[in-house]
Amino acid sequence: MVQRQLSSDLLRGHVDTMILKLLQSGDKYGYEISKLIYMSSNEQYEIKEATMYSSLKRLEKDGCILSYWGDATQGGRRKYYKITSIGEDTYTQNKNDWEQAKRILERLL
Amino acid sequence: MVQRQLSSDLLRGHVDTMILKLLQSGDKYGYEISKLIYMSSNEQYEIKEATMYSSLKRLEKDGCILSYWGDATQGGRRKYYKITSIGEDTYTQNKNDWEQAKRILERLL
DNA sequence: TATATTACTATGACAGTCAAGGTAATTTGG
DNA sequence: CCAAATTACCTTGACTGTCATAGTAATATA
Repeated sequence: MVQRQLSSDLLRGHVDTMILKLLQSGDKYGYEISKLIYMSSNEQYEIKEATMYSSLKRLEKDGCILSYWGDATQGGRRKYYKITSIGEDTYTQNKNDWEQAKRILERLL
Repeated sequence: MVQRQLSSDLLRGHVDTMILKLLQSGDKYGYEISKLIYMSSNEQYEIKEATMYSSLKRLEKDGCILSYWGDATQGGRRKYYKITSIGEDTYTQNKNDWEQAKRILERLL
């Protein structure tokens, strides 16, 4: 069965959490993150670049991640992101919120 | 255990579907809808009036519901909302979308 | 008669998402 | 070796759902 691409409004507010989750298994750069999300969702959700970068900006501003240019001697093209301890706490919190939201929606829909 | 009130951003986009679901069991007026949602969520989610009425406006504009004033001879204070067949189709569609979103989030979070 | 509650409405702000556009390095194919 | 495709990052402005705030008015209660 071929699934339609999902309206991303239903995933709204969860992008930050997805990224924090991915970064828990090691530092990653932007493009890599978007590819991983696409694959992990079974090709059903493709994060838009603008969405991803604004999420990364937000996470960095809030101290949840920090960034560094990789391989600077080569021209420094990839920017890597690393989760902080604040980011780990935020992830746990967000995950709990999602569990709660899920229970509520299972009642109400 | 006392749950925090949920950040309503996590339920964003689902308000219309909640209302359509409620209207499937009979016509209801606005205030009644908000109380039912509050109770059905185990007092964990309280829809804001402005949110509810803008959802009702949107649903009516899209042909998913229609409205009529009840008890006009009395002064007509309650406005009732009735689901249409378009609304029923929309509900089914939205519910499926939610199931799909849920599966994706269970993978990605 | 004053107050609380029920019920509906309008307006303006905010935040997350995305379309569209841009820059530039590296890899691939002819 | 050069053109085209791919990789990679970034910005801007618009859109939409939500909500704080404010308002109107009828009914019930004290």
